[in-house]
Amino acid sequence: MKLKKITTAKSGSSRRRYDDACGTAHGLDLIGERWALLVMRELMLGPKRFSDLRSDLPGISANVLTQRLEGLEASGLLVRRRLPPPASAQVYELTEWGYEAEPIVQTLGRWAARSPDHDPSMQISPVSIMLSFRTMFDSELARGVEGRIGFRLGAETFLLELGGGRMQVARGETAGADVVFTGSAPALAAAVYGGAPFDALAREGALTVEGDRKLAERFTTLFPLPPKVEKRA
Amino acid sequence: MKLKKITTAKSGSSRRRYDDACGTAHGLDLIGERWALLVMRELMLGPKRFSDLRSDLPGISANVLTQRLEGLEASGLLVRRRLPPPASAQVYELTEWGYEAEPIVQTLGRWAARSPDHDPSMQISPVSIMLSFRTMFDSELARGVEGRIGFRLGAETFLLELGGGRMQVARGETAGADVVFTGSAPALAAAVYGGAPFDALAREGALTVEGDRKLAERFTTLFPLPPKVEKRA
DNA sequence: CGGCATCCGGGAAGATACTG
DNA sequence: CAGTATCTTCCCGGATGCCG
Repeated sequence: MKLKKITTAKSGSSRRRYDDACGTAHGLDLIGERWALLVMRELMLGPKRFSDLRSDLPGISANVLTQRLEGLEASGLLVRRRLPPPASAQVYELTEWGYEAEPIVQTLGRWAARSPDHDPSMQISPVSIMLSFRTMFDSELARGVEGRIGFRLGAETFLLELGGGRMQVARGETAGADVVFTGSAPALAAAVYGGAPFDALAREGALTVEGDRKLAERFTTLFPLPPKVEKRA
Repeated sequence: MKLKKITTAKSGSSRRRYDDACGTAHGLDLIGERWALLVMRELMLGPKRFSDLRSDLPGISANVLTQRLEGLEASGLLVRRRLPPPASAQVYELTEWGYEAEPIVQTLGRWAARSPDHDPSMQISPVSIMLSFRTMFDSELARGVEGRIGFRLGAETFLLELGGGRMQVARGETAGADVVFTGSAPALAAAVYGGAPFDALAREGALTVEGDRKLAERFTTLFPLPPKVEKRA
């Protein structure tokens, strides 16, 4: 009889931790493993299923995604829930505490935006770009701007509301929006952060703008990037 | 002649990265590796030498510390500098951009303080506890509190200044402080975050308080912890 | 097909020993 | 003191396969 290796033994006991009372170190114990924070990011705007997580996280393997979901669930950061019929699919949803991790995602993203090595021309997920609007929004620049902006990015739709120098972003239908962007998340990023003109993006078939064009133009100016760090030779 | 293994080949080429334009993902490429953020934390209050980093980071191996220092230097987050004689020792110092990562450390620490699994009775470094004061300081609670507080934690000394509802923390001599704490960082944590009475800590030889005792007592009340998340069964 | 479990190869982390 | 060399262990990433 073959002796089965007990690889799963001591699972929760002595996993690689920082033995440190510092809150930051404990935070890393919770969400410091590879992919963990990006899984949280993808769930920040609402629950998702396994396959959607996998396709929105370029390069994660099913193996690792399973482990991260288990770990985050064990830590109380997310729960797995079954959607009511007829959807009847299993989804992963952040707990209240899990949603409270958004400032971490934002602080890290804002800081990293100064990096000289940052390449914004890579793949970006719909949730990422919408979260980046929350992160980079400048309320001073948004004074007097009002309106509802819809986004159709692949299969996902979002609604963004501007008014009184404030902004709200959430999943939602685009019906009734003053302007609707339809296309890919990278193209939207190119328009907002890269200064790409709508016409060029439309010609490539990457992004279309329907509705209040003036509002759309103004919208792209509300998210200033911090100055880059100069690259040493 | 011994053939040297070219272990540094393809060093910068295809290290494990997230191929993602999201700023958060890029931030993880910069400081997401194991130990990286804790190395930054230890340097937040000023330069340190290799051995001090090693002894203040419980459990890091020299091997990994070397790699992290190399990586952080390559990313432009720290520089290695040689102290002028007679000290003439090599130290690692954060760049301006490196120091700007403090909000990340703080946001993560504040968030993790809600964890039901957090064990504050472990080892904590002098820099960690001083940084935690910056993180958890409540300016409302500090209205009307003025004074200079010194800390002698092992070989390191710090000076904290309170006044006008604000607080400053830095390395510095304790001479002229209104009250001076002398002892271990965990004991100081027990007093401020665990509510341990000074008498008990003094009896254990863990912490002594010299000077304005009233100010010392008041000081311990300025850093409220967020409510813990209830632990699921 | 979604949601895993299992096996495998490569590489990063951990521990220890050793060197200038 | 400031690392390097080496060895082991474990995690990550990819592939395959099971099972509802």
